[in-house]
Amino acid sequence: MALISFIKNIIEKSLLELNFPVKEQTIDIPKEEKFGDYSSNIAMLLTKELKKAPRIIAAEIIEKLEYDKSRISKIEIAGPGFINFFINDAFYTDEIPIVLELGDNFGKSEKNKGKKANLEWVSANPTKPLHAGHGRQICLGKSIANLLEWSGFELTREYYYNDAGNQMTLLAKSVKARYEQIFDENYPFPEDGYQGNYIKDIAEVIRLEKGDSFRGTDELDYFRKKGEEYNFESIKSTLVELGIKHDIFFNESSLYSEGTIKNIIDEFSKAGLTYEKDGAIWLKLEKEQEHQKDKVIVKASGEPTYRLPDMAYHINKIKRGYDLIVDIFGSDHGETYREVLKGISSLGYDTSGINVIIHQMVTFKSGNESVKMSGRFGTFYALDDLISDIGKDAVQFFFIMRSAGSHLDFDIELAKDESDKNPVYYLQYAHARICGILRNAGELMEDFENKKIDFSLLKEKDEIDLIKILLQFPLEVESAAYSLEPHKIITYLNQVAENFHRFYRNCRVINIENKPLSFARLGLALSAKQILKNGFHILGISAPERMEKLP
RNA sequence: GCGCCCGUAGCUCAGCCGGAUAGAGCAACAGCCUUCUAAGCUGUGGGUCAGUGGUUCGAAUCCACUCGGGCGUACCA
Repeated sequence: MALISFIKNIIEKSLLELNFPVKEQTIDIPKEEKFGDYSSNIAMLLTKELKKAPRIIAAEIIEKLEYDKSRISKIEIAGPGFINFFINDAFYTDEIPIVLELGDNFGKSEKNKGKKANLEWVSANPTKPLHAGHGRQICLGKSIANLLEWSGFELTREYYYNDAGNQMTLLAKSVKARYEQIFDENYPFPEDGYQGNYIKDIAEVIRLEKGDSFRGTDELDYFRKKGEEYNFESIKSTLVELGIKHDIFFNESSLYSEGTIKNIIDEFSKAGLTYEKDGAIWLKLEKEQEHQKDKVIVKASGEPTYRLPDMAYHINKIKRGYDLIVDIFGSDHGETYREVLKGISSLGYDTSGINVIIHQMVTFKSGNESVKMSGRFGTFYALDDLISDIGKDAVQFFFIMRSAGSHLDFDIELAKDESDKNPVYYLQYAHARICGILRNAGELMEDFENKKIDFSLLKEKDEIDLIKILLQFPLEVESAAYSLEPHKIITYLNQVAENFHRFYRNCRVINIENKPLSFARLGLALSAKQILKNGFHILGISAPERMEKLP
């Protein structure tokens, strides 16, 4: 952590002394331990300018290095000219009390303290319950929200929804048709109507309330209202089930009622960016290439296209003064966000604070069978069903375990499998195992609380390896938050679990014969528990105290 | 046609703002339970990083082209 900047510093001092140019170097943690704890590539970067072999440059730099020998035990030149630093174990063991003291806050950063961020996601219109495919965006957003908070942002969780327009009218007509069909099964159903069985449920509710009083009437508003309520309640209860609570539900219709949409049309036309063609208003978009087309913002019917309120909404968010605005969309919306950003930047708004995450689609399979997601035939795989099939933790974990940019193959059978095959359990089991140790520590634990613990007793390779991994946690959080990629935390926690399991296997924690060592190891186990717990919290999965042994 | 994303072990995927012998989980094979949960640990096998060319001291990573897959390319949202 602080060591990286320390190493950078002493190298730069040495460069100045040698009259070498000071270049931006990378200090990283080598994959192989024989290359030390930290590594600099500075010598290779200077070869061209200095016209000398990198290993010779490295030797000259090392010659002039001034450093604290109690922290750095060895410096070596390796390979093509890497300068490798080896850190004393004592430096690492000294950090354990800090982990324990910070506890649930270890890993939180103040880097973005005082900055405001807005995350908008889910944003499904209340025309149908959430389906399994929505899960990816929902779970990604949940973890990203946590990452943003851990990196210091003051976060607003926002949901943008639209309860007006064609879709809602179609919903109303669909419900109305199902209602009529209760009395007359030959009543026609709208051609593109919503096919799902939930429509029949809504119709049945209305029949219970109102009997046949709407039969044969032109009433639609009531059907619309009931349909919206039902769907929105369904969506919200699924989100609650997954532990997600939005701070703001931003209603698209407010953009109309407050005149924002009208204003933005005026702004566009004042800026000379619009023209009329075929009765519609078109927006001139900046084109990098010849074939790109202008887009309609107001239809010949006088209604705006979806682009316009989207632009108005983003301008609204910019005006609210966020330092960072994050949107999460599926890849099927990949094109529209580009248009939206182009449109509002052509009005002079600064879009640099807007960060759009586009995630690829999900394919569900059960073993080798693919699972149909299509809503066209009335049966779709609801997110609620997925949750009850495999459990919350598995849902959350599976949806975020891969980077957003790659296709996700969601194997329901694997997610459901309560065995060592299931990657969720590998992590959770490490936590449960530590809890087991603590339960067994008994009276040792009481002494532990009052003792000053000598962590320098931790000398085994498995102990030191574990500490090194644990101490990387804050950096991992920072990096995952910066790139908005929660799967990085999973990759990291896998290393933690792996190192813990090895430590567990080779270093017995509870040993009445050697209390000082037991205390030190208990402290280490507690640190590991804390980091797993903090990591799980970011991911949005639970930290089980015990997991039943398989038969 | 054009745009965006993807192509890495038998499978699912990390790694991608260039770095040392390309990694993990699952699957396969061989070991490890008288001591804190074996949902664990140790070891073995498995690769033309889709292909071709380029840039570089150095390319899975950057650039160009080709091939293959997904998603877009609405006066639907």
